[in-house]
Amino acid sequence: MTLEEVAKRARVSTATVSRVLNNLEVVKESTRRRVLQAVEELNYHPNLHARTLAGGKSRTIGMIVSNVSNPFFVDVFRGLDAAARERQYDVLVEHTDYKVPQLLESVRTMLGKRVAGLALIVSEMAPEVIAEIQSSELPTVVYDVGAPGPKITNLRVRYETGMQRIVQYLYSLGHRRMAFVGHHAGLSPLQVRKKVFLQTVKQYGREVECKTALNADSPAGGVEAVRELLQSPFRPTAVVCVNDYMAVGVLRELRAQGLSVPGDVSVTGFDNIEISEFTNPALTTVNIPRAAIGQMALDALLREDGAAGPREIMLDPELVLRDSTGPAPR
Amino acid sequence: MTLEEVAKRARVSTATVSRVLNNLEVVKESTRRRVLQAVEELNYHPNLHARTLAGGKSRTIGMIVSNVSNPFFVDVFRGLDAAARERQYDVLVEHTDYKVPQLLESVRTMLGKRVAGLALIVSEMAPEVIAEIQSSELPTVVYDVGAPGPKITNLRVRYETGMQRIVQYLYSLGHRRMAFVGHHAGLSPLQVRKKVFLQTVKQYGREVECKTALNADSPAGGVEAVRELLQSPFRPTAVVCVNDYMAVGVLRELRAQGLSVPGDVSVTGFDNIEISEFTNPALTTVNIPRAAIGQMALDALLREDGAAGPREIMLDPELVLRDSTGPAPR
DNA sequence: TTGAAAGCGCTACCAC
DNA sequence: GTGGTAGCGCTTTCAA
Repeated sequence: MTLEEVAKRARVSTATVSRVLNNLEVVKESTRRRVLQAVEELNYHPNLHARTLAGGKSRTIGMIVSNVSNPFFVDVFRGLDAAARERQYDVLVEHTDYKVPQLLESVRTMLGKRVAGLALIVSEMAPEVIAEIQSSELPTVVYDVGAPGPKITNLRVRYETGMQRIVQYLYSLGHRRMAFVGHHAGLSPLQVRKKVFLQTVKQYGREVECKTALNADSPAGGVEAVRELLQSPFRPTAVVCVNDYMAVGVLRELRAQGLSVPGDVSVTGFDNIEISEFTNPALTTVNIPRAAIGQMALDALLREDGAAGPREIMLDPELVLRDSTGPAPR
Repeated sequence: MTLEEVAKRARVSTATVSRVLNNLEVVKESTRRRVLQAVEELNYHPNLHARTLAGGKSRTIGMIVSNVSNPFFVDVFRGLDAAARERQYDVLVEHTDYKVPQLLESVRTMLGKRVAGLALIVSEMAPEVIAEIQSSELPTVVYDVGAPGPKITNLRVRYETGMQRIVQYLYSLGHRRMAFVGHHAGLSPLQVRKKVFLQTVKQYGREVECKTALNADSPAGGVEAVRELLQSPFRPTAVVCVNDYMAVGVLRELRAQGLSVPGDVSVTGFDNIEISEFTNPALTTVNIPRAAIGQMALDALLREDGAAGPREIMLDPELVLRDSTGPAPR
């Protein structure tokens, strides 16, 4: 089914059919009607590839995330998607499972699809990837990992601030033995998170002891991390998790080990994903405005090139106090 | 950056570049090398739209889901995606938020993108949509809602069986007052679920009372449903939820209302999504093989047309006993 | 083993 | 208002 067949049936030229389909208001109402009828009768659907090719521009935004199973990424996607729809764009998602080769492949696919913009909401990064997007001249927004370039906007959350707030809060509750549960030792943004935790703790001097455990980015990973933690004689009174998704597993395993939260151990998350409010006990965490990030990413991608707005956007996360934290046991 | 520029730089024709890029093994090693070098140097990425247009076939599978925030759908997506990658296909996802107009639009987008196959994992459906996919001749697999057609495979879970198992189990624990928490009263597959519950309960005679409450497909919807339920004098000893995602909110709100689970009230879910294992208490549910569904969907889509395999695939769900159910209080 | 050229289905420019 | 037509970047015969 092609434009030409429609044109034939409506007894007009392909140019006219194209005009009708694109709402170029220079078509006589009667012919317009005839065209639309033909379209209807033939059950015609314009070939979007041909359209993109001929028009030279695509109306899709690419988005690459590390882990579709972590609700954090889904929320950002929804924000981006909603904003994109408003402007008649659609969003193409790929996921990498935190693997650089997959990331590189996804970026190439996006480039091949000639997306109008690319949002990289990932924790992994590599020089090749940066080189690829830089030389592509594609408007890009990078969350968290950071990358330099004229067409690249960096969107970041002041992770240190969030961590600072968490540790300070726990300290004020009397906690002096803390543990950090994270994931993916190999990825620098995630190592940074761990380091930030360690440094923050260090501010409080030698009196605070700590330990870290890393596992997969999932509730199951949280479970494993707790098991690892409790294998040593070290007994933390607070477990600080790199994100809420892992914290869900941490809560579960602490309970399974007979520890009560927050009675024996306090637990904190990060992100403020939907379920963090529904865990038992509800999770104390740090809010990251996920939908807003999606929204801002779109704005950055679609803004006129002339507009020399900020190429670096910083967000300050806020503490969300709930029931998984309490005074340190004595 | 185009094929032609690459061809020029490598001093060959575009045809040859194309051959190299598609691994058509008839190119001399030396020229092949020259071409690849040019590709590299120019940072060339083939235009996938042009490729699809010229080749006449696409290597992407479309998938439409109702609610990306419900992990059930994400799990099916992962299954499909993994299977697709193995065969060098990629997956394009759209979501509808349970709205028929959005579904129709998404289907049209997929048709416009000339996807090689379409997986509809949705709970909403309408005659127009069915007509659209039927007349498109596109290989399609439909989960749950069902649709007739020569190129359409129906994939369904025997919902009645699962519900039967749940109710019977609760009955055997002594429960005689049950409530059903569901969502989207307007969508027939979801009404069916509710009806199945009511009918199943009816099998146990007049001695079992019940009540239903519907709200959004989310934990928050579960919370609201419980509030609605408890506004009446009816006091269920068991709450049967249409899915795990809502059950998370149900667990939360029962607790908030001072009821203990399973002490005062037993709760069941459906789907066996990842977090159902990590709630407190862990959720008794019914397993739906989500990843396998994605896998089967792909197989159905890519199978040779000649292969007259089953056009209807039925899955029998199994009960997963955990800690959110217990004897009815007396 | 390679090149020339005819499309693939559409948009957009130029005429009429 | 409408039609003719030259591409968009690629694949794929057909010849050489």
